[in-house]
Amino acid sequence: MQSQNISDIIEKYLKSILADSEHVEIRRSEIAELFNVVPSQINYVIKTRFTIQNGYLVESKRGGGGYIRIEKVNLVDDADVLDTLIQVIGDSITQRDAYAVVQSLYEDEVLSHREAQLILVATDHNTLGVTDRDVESSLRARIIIGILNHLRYES
Amino acid sequence: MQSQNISDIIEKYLKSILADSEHVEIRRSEIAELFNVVPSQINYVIKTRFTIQNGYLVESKRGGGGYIRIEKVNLVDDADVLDTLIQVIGDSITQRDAYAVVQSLYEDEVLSHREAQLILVATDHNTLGVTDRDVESSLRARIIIGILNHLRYES
DNA sequence: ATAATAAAAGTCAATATTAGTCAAAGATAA
DNA sequence: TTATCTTTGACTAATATTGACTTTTATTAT
Repeated sequence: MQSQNISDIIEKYLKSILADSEHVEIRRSEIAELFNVVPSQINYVIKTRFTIQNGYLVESKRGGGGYIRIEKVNLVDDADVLDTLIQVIGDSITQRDAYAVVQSLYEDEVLSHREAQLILVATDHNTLGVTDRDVESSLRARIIIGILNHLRYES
Repeated sequence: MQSQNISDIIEKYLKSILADSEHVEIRRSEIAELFNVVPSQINYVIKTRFTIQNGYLVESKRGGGGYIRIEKVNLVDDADVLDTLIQVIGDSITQRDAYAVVQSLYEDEVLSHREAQLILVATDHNTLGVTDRDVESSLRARIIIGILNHLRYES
């Protein structure tokens, strides 16, 4: 029932590999062929689901023997994770990216499950209930950055 | 005999599925077609009959492979306390009163110390950064109510 | 070495496929 | 009668899919 679209299925496939190994290295055309999609759809999947907000680093090379390599990074290992995240967020963040950020913090055990849920509820589109998209996004950024700053201060 | 408008019938249909499984996942257009109504009527049914107050969580996704998913959740023991708080807050709350609410939830062990702090940061005057006091207070009310509603059930 | 060719991946915009919003019109109940 | 609830549909927004074109890198031929 769940995951009716191919992008979700490709995402799961890549993440299932990442569950075992530190990184996954693919040939774009092979994966595209495996799932019967055009090659550029692989870029779409990566761009929407393997961002730094999601805790992934991506590197690639073109030409003969080219590849795309996806690596799961642990934000906590980095001393100034929170600073990095704050920079990435800037003064505006979509609900989707906010979800990715909070999810990453949960995976890195910076936040408990409940804390993560509370933050997502607090920054949810329906919760905020403002009509203007830009206002909503900047408000969401302020709340998340406020919390991140608090977390830094705390530790 | 109760009137059986289409919205009621669709409601019963969805709830009959939820009687067996934990959740139901639909394609909006399919259900609309099944009952011969316009798609947006499904939104109406959900909005009026599957609210969080009634113990339902709804999530959805647009685009290819999109869906609407309804989940029945278990209410916690203090749900009625939370309901009362939600009523009292209404559509506006000052930072001072918000502090009192959060403080009492902490004392009642509904919230951990860290969770309480997160909520206070999220609803802080400086965090929200809106100039208009009324806007600030109603925003704070929305955030806290959103969180209280989340606390009503166990995920 | 250099130039031409091949073999990758990247970009971007058009199109397709969903769901969401909102307000007007219609129906029903108090 | 009047207020509330239901139904409808036009418009909006989000997400996914596709393909033409570009860029980068490696390999081969001269």
